[in-house]
Amino acid sequence: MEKVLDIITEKMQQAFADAGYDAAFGRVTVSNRPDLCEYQCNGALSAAKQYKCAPIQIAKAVVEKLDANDYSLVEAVMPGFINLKLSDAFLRSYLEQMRTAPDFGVEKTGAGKTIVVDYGGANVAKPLHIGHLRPAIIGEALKRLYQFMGYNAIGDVHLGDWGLQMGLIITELQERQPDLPYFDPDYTGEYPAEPPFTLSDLEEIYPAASAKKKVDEDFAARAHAATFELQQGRRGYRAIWQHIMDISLPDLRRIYDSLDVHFEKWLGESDADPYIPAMIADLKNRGFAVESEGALVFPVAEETDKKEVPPCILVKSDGAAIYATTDLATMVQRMRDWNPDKILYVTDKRQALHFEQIFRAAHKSGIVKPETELEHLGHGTMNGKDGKPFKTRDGGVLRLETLIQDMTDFVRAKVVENKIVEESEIEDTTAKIALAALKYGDLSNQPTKDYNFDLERFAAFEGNTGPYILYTIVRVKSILAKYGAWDHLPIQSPANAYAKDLMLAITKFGPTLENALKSSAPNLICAYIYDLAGCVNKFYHETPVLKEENEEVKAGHIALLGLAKNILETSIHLLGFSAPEKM
RNA sequence: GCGCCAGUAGCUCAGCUGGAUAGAGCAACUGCCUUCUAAGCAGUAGGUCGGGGGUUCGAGUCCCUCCUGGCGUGCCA
Repeated sequence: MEKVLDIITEKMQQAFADAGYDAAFGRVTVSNRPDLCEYQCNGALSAAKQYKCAPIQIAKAVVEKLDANDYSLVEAVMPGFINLKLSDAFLRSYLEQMRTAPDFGVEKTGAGKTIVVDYGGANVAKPLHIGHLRPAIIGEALKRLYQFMGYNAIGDVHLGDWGLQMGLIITELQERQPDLPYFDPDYTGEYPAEPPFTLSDLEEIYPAASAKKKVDEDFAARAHAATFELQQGRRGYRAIWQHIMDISLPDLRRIYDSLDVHFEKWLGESDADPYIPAMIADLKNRGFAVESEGALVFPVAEETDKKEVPPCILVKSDGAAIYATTDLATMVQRMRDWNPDKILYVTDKRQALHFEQIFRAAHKSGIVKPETELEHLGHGTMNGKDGKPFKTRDGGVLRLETLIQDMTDFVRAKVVENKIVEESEIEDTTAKIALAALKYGDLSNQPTKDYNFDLERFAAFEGNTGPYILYTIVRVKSILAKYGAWDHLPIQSPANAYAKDLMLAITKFGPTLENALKSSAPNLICAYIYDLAGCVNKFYHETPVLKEENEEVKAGHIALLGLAKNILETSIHLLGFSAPEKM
């Protein structure tokens, strides 16, 4: 469906042209003075400069050319604003179209296009920690948004399973259990089916090895060597690697599932490995890759750079691959298998330079064709309540699972206290509210900015929070359930000012999604549903629905609430959470 | 050193390509439950938009400069 703003802008541009002015001045915007009007055009103010006359004269002349029947208000006011209010008939008809069209008439701008969203970044053998929360939440929301807008969106977790952390674990394991067959270079038999460690062993081994690396140079050197040998295909190390994967993946899936984050593809750095040798050879042959300081690098600096841009390192001086290598090779794989129109990376913003480098390398070398857009959405850090990096009481890194548990416990206490939810529903309701609190608390911030995590504030049941949105939906659901069948009821003209405000908000659904997609900004969806929920609550408060005696009027109220509820539920689904039946 | 980002109410943040009185939430204070869930609604109070210049009829928004904080700056990811 055409957007309301586009419809009235076209008419305004025609009016400017009819009045003898450049149509380009006829751009209409949503009013910043809702007390005066719903939409406004400031074009006469800019036009006054060009035509050297008073803006109010231009505004008046343009208003003359507008069809007054299209609006309930059309006026030119000093110093030259044109103020508009939509007519009831227009709104009724527009919302009725939204109600009956698939997906509320939102234009499928991504039809026929493919996008890869790379947003997991989980490392195997390491528990997910709070640093993994933002990419998971933001990436999932953007992926769902792309899907809603018609894209074939492929979410890829892109596991960290090929870097130094694997070498560290292998080396530490060897120190602890040197007699295992994996470490015997001459061993040719089958390796044990059962891994020589458990999940909790792994979770202890990695931090230990990581700490040892910093103080023990010899250990570090052996870890680097092990990483290299793993990548070269040493049998025993590959077998250990497989054990690590077998143990880690189910646990990672479990946590991501609990966040309602789902990946279409569970590929990792290791899956790019087969593409590395040919890619390196090709880049060498064509002169893109050169030797520098013992490493093989891809220079990507440009003359216009205001800062020093170091080259991509493809092969380290110790012979091993590094993240630039696997990221580029992953692009080879993605282009070959999916030929996407865009690849979107959702990672910490501190990796901005890395992505700048590999994007240049990918486009320069043709690994990624010029038409395929590469975007890095660098998200900010989630800090503690005090604005400092999030730490546990003993200074460690907080596990994601613990954070989820803390939020759940906090919410459960409130749910129990309210006594509205039946015993058997408490866990499900609690999980839904906790997820809404966590995700909305995160997504309502601009993704690129740091923010402070405050459990009490996010899970507060008042104000601009996830639970507030859910509560609004639940109250409407309750009315709809009491009314009976409602989804066949047509939208009617606004019954009062609250209804009209609600209807105006509903028309902004599609434009909001387009903006959110264009700017990679799920926070715009949050701001929108907060506004929409406010309109619903005001209408709810001021308009007795079920007590309305006129059945026709009542049906109109119900139809409007039903549409609002559907849009709210669709929106929160895009954000990655859902509403319970009661709360 | 260089580069990027941020500085708006006591706190946490909005503010779309410059436009009419700078907006929310929390905290504070005040009203509204015999009426569809008060996890709600309505209202009061609170800001020289980090400082200083400049462009413009008009600047939180654009340009310059300074101050403060965060981050990045070749072999971790």
